[in-house]
Amino acid sequence: MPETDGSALVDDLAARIRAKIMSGEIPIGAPLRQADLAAQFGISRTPVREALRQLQTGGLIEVVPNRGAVVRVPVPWEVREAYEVRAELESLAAKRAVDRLDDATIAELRAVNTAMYERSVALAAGAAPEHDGTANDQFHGLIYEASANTRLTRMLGEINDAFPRNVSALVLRDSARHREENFREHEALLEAFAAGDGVLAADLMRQHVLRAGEHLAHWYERRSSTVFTG
Amino acid sequence: MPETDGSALVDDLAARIRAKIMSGEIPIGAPLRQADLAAQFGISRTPVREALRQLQTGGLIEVVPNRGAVVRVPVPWEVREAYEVRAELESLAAKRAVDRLDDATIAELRAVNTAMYERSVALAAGAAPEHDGTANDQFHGLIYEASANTRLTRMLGEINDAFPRNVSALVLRDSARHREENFREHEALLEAFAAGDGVLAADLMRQHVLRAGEHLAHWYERRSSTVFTG
DNA sequence: GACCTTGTGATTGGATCCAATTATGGGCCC
DNA sequence: GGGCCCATAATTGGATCCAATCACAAGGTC
Repeated sequence: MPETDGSALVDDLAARIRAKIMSGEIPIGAPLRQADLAAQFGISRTPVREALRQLQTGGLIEVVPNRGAVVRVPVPWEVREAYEVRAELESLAAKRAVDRLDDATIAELRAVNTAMYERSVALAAGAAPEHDGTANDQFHGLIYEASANTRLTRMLGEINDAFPRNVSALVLRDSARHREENFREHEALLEAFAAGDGVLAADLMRQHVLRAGEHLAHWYERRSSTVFTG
Repeated sequence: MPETDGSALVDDLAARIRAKIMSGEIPIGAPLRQADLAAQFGISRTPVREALRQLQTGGLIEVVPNRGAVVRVPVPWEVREAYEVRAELESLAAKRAVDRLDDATIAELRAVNTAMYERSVALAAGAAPEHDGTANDQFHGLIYEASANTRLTRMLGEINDAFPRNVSALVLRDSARHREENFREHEALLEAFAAGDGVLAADLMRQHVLRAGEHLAHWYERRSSTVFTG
């Protein structure tokens, strides 16, 4: 998240590496060698170092002095902690958005939500997984934007970038039930938006995010148990 | 805020530069030349660049490509935005802390608060200003810690580091009234803690932070008007 | 045979070098 | 005399070089 501008190259680089991690192309726990990344992007190690440091401050990777960087392995309780915070922030975003959402944006939110749902149905039928999460992120992102608080938007972006939400795997895991639930919770939220009920929207959003966090934490729990002990 | 470890030198450097900015030694709007900083700390420009980038992602400084970095000039609405977020986060911290605070910590909080108050009285009598804010930060920091949520603690630290709260100036400005108010709000909060009333504590904290944010925003408003137009 | 020691390889961290970009000043033209 | 243009200085950005640190392995000693 290039807050200001900074060097375009380094920020782009950080974004690209982050994307590779988020998508799972660079898996959790994998080492990130500066020389490799530099060669891979056809540049010197200098900007790579700065990009890695940027990712490090975001908490996505871990840098051990003189030892190198690895993609951080999130522990389930960290996910729960983060989502407890995120729930509060998204709740605030929802409350603020209620007073600012126009009908067009609500319609857009509806469209995004149904599109996401329909795609999930197609996915259950065996369609290509193709980086999902974008639809969900888009839905929430529209609300961030509508909240009209740049700091809030920024901090939510930061928390969402905190650990890889290797979404395709998630999607496959709890396809039917979770998707249905997600869709319905979004719909309920939209109704609260349309009704202009800020208190309800804030509460629904809080619960929605907490539930999503629980799902993600479960996923990481499952993952760590299969990888490390099984 | 060295989340993990990273290079000790760069993180220390970032912390030291940040401290200089926070204390007002490097004033708002001042340019930060890499060569100067390097010479000043007796090192090369390389770590300085990384430290500056770290500060940039925190939003404390602004980096214009090929033009250099300047200490960011906060606009009052940014302060309000940030404090609206901070209020929500501190509220959550207070709520969580209620269930976790032991009597010893509550006593410590009380001690810190009264010490801060007494010092403010001495200050009004003409004592040395000496970097204040530490007491207030200590008070809130103890609550962060008691909330036992590392992510929450980290994000609060981040938001508190977002713009210079050149506290000595603030202290001088609204010495009597604001200090009294601050002390009493802390006391009320402590009572809620002692009573184990999480809802009340959360609400008191939210209002307390919002008020503090208003004070800070006012200060920046006043400052910008005197500096830029007067 | 196990443990400690030492040497070597790999990788990061810091310093220096060079290129690219931009502000600034002087000179020229209108 | 004012405005435009070009040259130069200053500063950042990227590349390369060298030192420092750490892991790992081989050899020696008890």
